[in-house]
Amino acid sequence: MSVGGKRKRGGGQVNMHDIARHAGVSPMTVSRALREPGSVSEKMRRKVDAAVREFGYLPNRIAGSLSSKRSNVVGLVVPSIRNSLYASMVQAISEVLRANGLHLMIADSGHRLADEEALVEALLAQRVCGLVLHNTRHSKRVRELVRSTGVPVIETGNLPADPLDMAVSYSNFEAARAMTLHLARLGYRRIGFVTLPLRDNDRSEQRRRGYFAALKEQKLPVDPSLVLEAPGGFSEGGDALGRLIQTHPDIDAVFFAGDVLAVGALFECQRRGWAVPGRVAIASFDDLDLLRHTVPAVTTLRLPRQEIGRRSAELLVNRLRGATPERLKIDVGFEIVQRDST
Amino acid sequence: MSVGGKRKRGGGQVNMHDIARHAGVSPMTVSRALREPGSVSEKMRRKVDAAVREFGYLPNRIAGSLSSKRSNVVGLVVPSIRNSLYASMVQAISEVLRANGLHLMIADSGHRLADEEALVEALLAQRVCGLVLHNTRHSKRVRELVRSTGVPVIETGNLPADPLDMAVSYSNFEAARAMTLHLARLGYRRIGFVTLPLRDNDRSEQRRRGYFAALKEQKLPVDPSLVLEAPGGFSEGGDALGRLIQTHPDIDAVFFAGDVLAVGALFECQRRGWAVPGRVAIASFDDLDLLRHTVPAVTTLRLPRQEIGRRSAELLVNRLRGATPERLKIDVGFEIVQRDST
DNA sequence: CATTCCTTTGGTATCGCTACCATCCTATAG
DNA sequence: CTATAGGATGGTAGCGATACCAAAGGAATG
Repeated sequence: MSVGGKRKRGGGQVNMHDIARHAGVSPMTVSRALREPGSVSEKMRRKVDAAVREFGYLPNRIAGSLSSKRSNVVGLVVPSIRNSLYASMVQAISEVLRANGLHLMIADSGHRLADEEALVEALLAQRVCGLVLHNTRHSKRVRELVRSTGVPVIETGNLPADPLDMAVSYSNFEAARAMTLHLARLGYRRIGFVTLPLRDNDRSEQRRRGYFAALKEQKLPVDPSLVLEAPGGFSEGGDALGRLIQTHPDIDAVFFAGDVLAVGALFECQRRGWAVPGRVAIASFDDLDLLRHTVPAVTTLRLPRQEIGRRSAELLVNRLRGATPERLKIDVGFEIVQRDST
Repeated sequence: MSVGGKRKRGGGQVNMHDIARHAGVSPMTVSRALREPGSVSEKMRRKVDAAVREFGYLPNRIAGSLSSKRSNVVGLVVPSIRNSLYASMVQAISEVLRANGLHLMIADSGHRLADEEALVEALLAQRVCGLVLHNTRHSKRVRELVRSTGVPVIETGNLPADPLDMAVSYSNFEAARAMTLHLARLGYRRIGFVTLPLRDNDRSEQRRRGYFAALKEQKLPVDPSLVLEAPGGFSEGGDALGRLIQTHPDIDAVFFAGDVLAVGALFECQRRGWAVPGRVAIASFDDLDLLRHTVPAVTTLRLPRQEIGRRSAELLVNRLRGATPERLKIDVGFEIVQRDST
């Protein structure tokens, strides 16, 4: 009974025109019925819905985006997808976006600035409607691109002095400083510090600066040989602790700039039979869930990763909804969680 | 000196036409120069490159995709972004895709089948060129959509009896069975089992079936009260172990279907002073890096998460390159890692 | 009953790019 | 020197939707 004799089936091939024809309405009505059902009469809506269901029609958002010059995809660049730190932030972002009909395109820069640039470029070529960068140090080209495209951007992971656009984070400097002061106040005098790799990573650098600043404030001797750089990993944490204790037998606390390092160190103590905090106290950065459950539980900094994700996404959504652009720098703060390891 | 008097600047506004005008060539030549530089003369390429650089031009891939009916985005649905298990798979996928000029759109189903459906629909509306689903049980609508759109799909997380298209995984049934047999061979006779939630989760179910199958093979008594269901978490693992030991003081090993549960149980033992494996042996599913470093290190199943990601992405890429569609089911296998906890 | 106004519907012109085919030019062969 | 092939370029017509404006329909008003 169909007109052309050739009846298209199977969502992949049908377009809005076909639906319009079969519903006996214009394509514009179909478009409206799908996007703002309220702007169309009940009768029309029913006809459209019926045709849509009959064909299993899926609107082509690519065409929609091109035509409306609005996309519904947000781009995210993290230093490492694998790192569980980012996972809870990503999850929070994803949730908020989804509740607002947006999608998430995710990319991994491997902690390399040059890769960040390539990825930002690729994401902008996909015409993402917003960008979240877990990094506050960018190449010149990235800054230019962001400026010239005018895409809303959230920087996170650190509080930049001069944000590209909006920033949501805690201060790595203040957090590391606070923990070091905390250790000093607990009476520790020889406090070691194990940093994550410093290359292309403003966050690591800020943490180290915070550590030094606190020592100075407390008039504790600043000894560079108490600072070790280690890639993040359980073994590396254990190794670092081992080396520190060997070279500085009088060390009484070690502050690890990464949670996995700290846990690795704790396990090393368990293996060697060193009492924590009796022989050496251990403090960590970042509140991995694990830290609450180890024996002893590890003193750490709680950073509201989830809140960072949520608020970042919310800011983005507001801006897309028309909020007037304004440079924002939101400090979500942090919290010292004193547990049994110090 | 410019012609129209109005000189466009700033990557966001310039299009291929503008570049063509300023380079003194046709838009087609620009398009070709950018996509297949080899198909264009050196002279043209140079003119185009110069104009592209002058304007900081970024091609609009949305328009490109619409026009060519090819997209360069792959969709991924995982049950929970936060769960670190998926992280290494996602990372591997992301790497392979990127090396092939593809991007990754990621979504979180929260372990809910209905949400998976909505997400698959949304991703297909974005016209992703491929789909990875970390789940092998799907709603009817999902199966229809996949069939009718003809998009290549990888299922993973389990080996489905009848894959939608391609599947890359290990067998949860065989893995759980193997570990249970392993425990039995080590001489354990009262083996408890702690499963993750079974609802909407074929993987959990298969694991439990594998456990029961092994017990039967070994002619060990099958006692349903030795099986507990627990949401994944450190505390939950500890609780489950506590309950099992209380109700079955003669229990000599517990097999946890989730790694976090197992670690939680191990910590609980440390707190209570129960020797592992002296009082009770602990075995885990899934080789979280952590398990190798705890004291004692935990016996577990190594599942090649990264390989799964890599091969999934590779299959997808091959298919997009024109490999003839064929139903595939790739079993990547697993490995029992015997450590000190059993 | 005619006029006005508001709501609902439809037509047309893009959005920025690529497919496809026509054209042109140069190189090689006859 | 002409014929022909083959590679490089350009023109045109979409891809599948939306924006914008025009037209039509219906209710409210004098």
